[in-house]
Amino acid sequence: MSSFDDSDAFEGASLSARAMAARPAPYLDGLNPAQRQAVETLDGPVLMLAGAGTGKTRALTARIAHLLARGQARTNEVLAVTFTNKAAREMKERVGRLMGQTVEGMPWMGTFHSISVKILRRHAELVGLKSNFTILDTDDQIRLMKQIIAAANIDEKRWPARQLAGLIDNWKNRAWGPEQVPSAEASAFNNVGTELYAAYQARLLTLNACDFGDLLLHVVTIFQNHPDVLEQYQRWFRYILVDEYQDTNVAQYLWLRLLAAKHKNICCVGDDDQSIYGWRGAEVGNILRFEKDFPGAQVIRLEQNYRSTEHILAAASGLISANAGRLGKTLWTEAEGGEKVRLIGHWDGEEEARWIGEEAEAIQRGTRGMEPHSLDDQAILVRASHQMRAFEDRFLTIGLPYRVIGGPRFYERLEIRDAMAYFRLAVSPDDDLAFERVVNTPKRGLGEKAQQTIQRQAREDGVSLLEGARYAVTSGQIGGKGGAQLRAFVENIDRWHQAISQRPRPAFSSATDAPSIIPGSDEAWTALEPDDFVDSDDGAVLEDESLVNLGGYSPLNHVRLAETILDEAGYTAMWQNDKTPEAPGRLENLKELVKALESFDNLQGFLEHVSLIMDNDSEDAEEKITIMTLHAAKGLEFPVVFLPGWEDGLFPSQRSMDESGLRGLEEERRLAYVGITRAEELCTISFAGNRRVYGQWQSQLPSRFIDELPAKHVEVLTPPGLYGGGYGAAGMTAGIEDRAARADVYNSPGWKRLQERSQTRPVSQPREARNVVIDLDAVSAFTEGDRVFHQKFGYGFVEGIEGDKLEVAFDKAGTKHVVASFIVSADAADDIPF
DNA sequence: GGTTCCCGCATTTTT
DNA sequence: TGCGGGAACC
Repeated sequence: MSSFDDSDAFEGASLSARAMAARPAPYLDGLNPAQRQAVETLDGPVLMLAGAGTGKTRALTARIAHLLARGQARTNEVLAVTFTNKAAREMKERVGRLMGQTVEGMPWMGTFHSISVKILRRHAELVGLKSNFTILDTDDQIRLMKQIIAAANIDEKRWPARQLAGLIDNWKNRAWGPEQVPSAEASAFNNVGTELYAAYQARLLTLNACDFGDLLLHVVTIFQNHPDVLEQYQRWFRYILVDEYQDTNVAQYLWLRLLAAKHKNICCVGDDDQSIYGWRGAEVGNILRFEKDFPGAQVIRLEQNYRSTEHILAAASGLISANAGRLGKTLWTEAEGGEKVRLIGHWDGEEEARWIGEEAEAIQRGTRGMEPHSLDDQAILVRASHQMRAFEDRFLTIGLPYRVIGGPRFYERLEIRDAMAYFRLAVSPDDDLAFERVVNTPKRGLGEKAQQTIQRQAREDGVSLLEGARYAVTSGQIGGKGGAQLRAFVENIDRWHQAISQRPRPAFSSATDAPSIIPGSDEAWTALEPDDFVDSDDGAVLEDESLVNLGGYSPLNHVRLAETILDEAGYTAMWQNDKTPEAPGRLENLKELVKALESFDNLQGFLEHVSLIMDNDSEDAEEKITIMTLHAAKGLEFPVVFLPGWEDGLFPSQRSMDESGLRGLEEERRLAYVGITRAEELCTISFAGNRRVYGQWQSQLPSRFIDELPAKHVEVLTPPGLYGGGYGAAGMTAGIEDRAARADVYNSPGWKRLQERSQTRPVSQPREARNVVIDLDAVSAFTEGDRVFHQKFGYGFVEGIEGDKLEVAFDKAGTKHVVASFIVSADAADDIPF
């Protein structure tokens, strides 16, 4: 077992074989003492308090490798939980790399939700569902809520469905069923919140569906009401690991505590200082209470930071120390010196964007006294997404390439959701929500009236909308053009469904395929082993059978079936005929969707794991600066980071403070902490004196967080003209209100603070541009044929050397020219903490 | 049944 | 200021 999957390429096969024998635990190499302790303390509850950039993923994956290598647990006895699919995938990859290729995929490594689905499918009956239940996304949820609200005769204007959805989500996060909502909250939503909640849950059961919150809540309910079932899982999961523990909500906490109660081998990794999801139910309290919840817990602190320079770290630490009720950590680094955190004020938001654009280009050219940094290495992190606009506008004007992370996710887009609804109908024709969504998309002449007829018919007969529609057509209730089109629609669904049903399906993927064991029955249940629990996606594989002969479609695999569905539905044509500018993009997205299907064995598996396609970070050839929110940046790092908009009300956000008071403010501060600690080498904080808010000019005060930055780690860059009588032209043309605003700003404590701070150097003069040194040392470390690693492009071989650049053929990203200093030799790659 | 117009509203986001 | 949703209008 080697920690390098490509070791032969640079180490020599015979050597590595010998080395393996001599070093039984290569995954321990290079760990610092704290990390090592975190890896080797296997039994009992452990809280790994891992500060930003301290290599926690490394410790976590090494811990799993250690568990497996020592034979403490088999791969299926380790439960490893993350929040995002991305994190789960990365963990799988890294454990695989540590253990070598021999390790089979770990069936219980995944998100809270995906693991819950797996458990829930087995015991669905225990909460009144069938095991082939569908999972609703937010959109379906809202549509359902609307129906519920309408049915209750409540004015939807005063009581919007969104709000109800949010409320119910919140309750679910706190693990409250309709009956458990405390009376203090009962007045919510026009005094009928809990009634609507109950109605919603009832409706979900009739639809054989559940929402995201239910996935966890149902599992908790099952565990609480069926000790036999719980006991089985407790036995299986000998070791439990949890990533980002500070983000867990009450439901997740209960879920974990129930599962860990037997073996008590639970290792939670997190950082209370990076808890930024309180607004969606995360309880910092979970991590603060850990030692009480799990008596005898060992707390291990990872405090050596491998990411940022001294100044950046000190500035962040100083800031976060203003928060009360922390577990407390002292981050330190061996990296000395570096640039101080830079602070700059601007006249308005546009100037701020202009300045950052120029600065990014300067840094790219290497005229800022540091080694040049590609735009790929630079990021602008904002509090709220509307702040991105100013940057996009500016960058489009000057032609600075940028990429925006976030925004509407791939699978949330209209066309993707429509297509998914078609697929859902093909897989389960009784999916009423999907039916509703696309019955008249593209237009089939089925308006409100026709749809009501279908609904009424379905209700009367107690059948699905599809069956209701079928009857409405045959009985002549819906005739004419619409009727004919509806008939065709129904027939299409029948045919698609048939095409799918005739194909072999993996075991466990639906009720009809479920094993003969009745989940919940003691006897049968105890007979099951963890291994019997096959993943529906990587379990039974169709292999050669993926091409099947079918009447009407032959041969046909699920990818082609998907294309056929969209074509036959007229959906593709709908966008082809659409002349709006976004139509081509939508067709592109559909193509991408179909392409994403290729990596699945069938449509069912795809629908189950649809969320996987959302991170379709296509490797861009062109280098771009990244713009994203602070929330989205958690877990990432960039050599150069810009943090604009540090103004009171914007950051910290007024709304946060209004709604959650001190708690809200502290969470904002943690967000600021997360922002600063994303930076490796250069961090620039900025604010503007004036900003357009909803079209209105507003004068802004510098953020209180700026005050909290320790002065000796901050360098104030003075904006041009600050001393020399205002902002010149800008001030002259800005109009009376703006001049008044400026006066305000000048008199504000913030500006005074700023002026006091800018004691030493008026940095408006760009610092002396040092010569761009071509780092020949970096180049000379490599020769052609070397196996190397790049943080972004992964592994590759050196193909040539040109100046300070290397031509590298990357395994995945293709051949690229990269600055040598961005490259490490592949054997050093594992020492990079992520 | 489809289009257009107007009003209200406006963080952060994963599953 | 700009977007989305609902209502009114064609």
